[in-house]
Amino acid sequence: MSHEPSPAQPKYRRIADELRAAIKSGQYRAGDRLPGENALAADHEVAPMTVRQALALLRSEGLVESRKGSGVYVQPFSPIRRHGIPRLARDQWNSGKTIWSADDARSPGIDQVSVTENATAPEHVRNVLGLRPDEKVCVRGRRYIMDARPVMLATSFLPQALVAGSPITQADTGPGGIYARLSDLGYAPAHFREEVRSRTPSDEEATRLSIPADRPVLKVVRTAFDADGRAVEINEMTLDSASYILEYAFDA
Amino acid sequence: MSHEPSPAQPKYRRIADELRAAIKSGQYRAGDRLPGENALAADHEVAPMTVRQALALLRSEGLVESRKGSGVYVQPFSPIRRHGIPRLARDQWNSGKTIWSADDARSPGIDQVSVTENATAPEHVRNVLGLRPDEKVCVRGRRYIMDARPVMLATSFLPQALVAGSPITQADTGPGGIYARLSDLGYAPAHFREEVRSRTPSDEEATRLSIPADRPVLKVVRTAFDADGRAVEINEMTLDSASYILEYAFDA
DNA sequence: CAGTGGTCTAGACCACCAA
DNA sequence: TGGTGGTCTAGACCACTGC
Repeated sequence: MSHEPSPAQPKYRRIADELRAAIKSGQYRAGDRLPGENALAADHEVAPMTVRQALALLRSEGLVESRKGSGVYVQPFSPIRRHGIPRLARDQWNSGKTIWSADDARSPGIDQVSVTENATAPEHVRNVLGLRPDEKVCVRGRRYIMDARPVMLATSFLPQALVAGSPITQADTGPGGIYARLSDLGYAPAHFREEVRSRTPSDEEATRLSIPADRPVLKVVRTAFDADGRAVEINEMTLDSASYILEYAFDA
Repeated sequence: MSHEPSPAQPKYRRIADELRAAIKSGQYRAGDRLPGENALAADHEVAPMTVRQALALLRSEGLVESRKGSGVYVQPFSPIRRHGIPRLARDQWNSGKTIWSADDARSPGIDQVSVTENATAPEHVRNVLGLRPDEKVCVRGRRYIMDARPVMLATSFLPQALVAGSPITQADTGPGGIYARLSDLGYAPAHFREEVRSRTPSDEEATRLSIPADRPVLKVVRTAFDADGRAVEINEMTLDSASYILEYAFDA
């Protein structure tokens, strides 16, 4: 407020900038509670709605989290590094010198496991798996938890004919997971494709990930192919964008 | 309004849902103008602010775009498919059966090219490139345009000592671009690492990409290593999330 | 010039949380 | 029970667009 350099800047942006700077400078730390909306409105001499616009901006950035009836709290940012290509993950080129610091040692917990056999596949899944409209799929859903916070949703689709009667239709697929069981069945994944995009979450995704509707998520769809080039699994993942960094490494 | 099935749903969400459904059903097509705020407020019998909340939601989803003084328009969604691993891009596993349809034939135009020699590198860039604090970098910035819309910003950092006097310091680097010139200099990129995250844009990014402040962007940082494992280039890219799908393919 | 979206005011009621 | 954030009202002025 010292010299009013930019009269074109809206008030809610100024307030957001000020709070953002205060958070980044360490004045508010992860878990701290920000001043209430009324306090901020009084301090900045604006209407409550204007403060709310500023807080909505910070919320969509993933910097803060609102708890109804309690307050607005600074969100921790310690992203998980997810390696798209595990084989190359820890080689000579990957010696800690990365752009964003991120933890990749911790392994997340799993939650909300569901298995549905003989389900009807969405059309785009059917197309990629190369199934006829009447061919069914086995759907496996689960949620990943890190530090008591949900960070990823995942749904796998597998051709029902491929996996019927195998441990893949059980809640616990055993050591090595789905890919190990596909190998047992003679459909060992040999090639992967991952498609990545970013968008705002659906209502269901926002609820299950406990994030606001305007916080972006990363959508990662992994397709596994066996040695014959047959698509054997599609895994649709929804990642909290504030919790993940994806890493891919490859040769020229 | 026929049977009021969900009294828990806020009005602005209902309005957003209704408009979203109308767009997806084809009632409004790409480029069409939605009814004005006043008209929507009158139709739904709510205050103008409530309609604005709904429109803000659709805007952050990338579904619509506001033009001040003109109206709210439906945004086209025809994403560009960006292959992280060009060598594997068109092989047997990649025969059109992908989750999201996306164009990858068109090549974007380039805009706002800038070259700065002997620049001071940000600390995180210096760390990855393995430079001392006094070692300078060459910074190359540019903007990519597709269908008359900016879709990506890119900034490359190269060690100044490596590229001084080479065509890399020119606006036009010649056929094959930066990587071909690095090869000429004896630092042919042999290995790449890409780190991907999603976040809301900075003010500058939002301005240069002509997107609202709450529309997410994909941040891709590519590091190129030569055969000796030396980091020779860092390319920080900012992608409009409504315009891009990233694809990575790799073997098990 | 009329209409549009962007910003802002000054209140209100509610559900929820913590004390 | 008092304070919090979530939602909502009914206006206002402004800058900008398109006619």
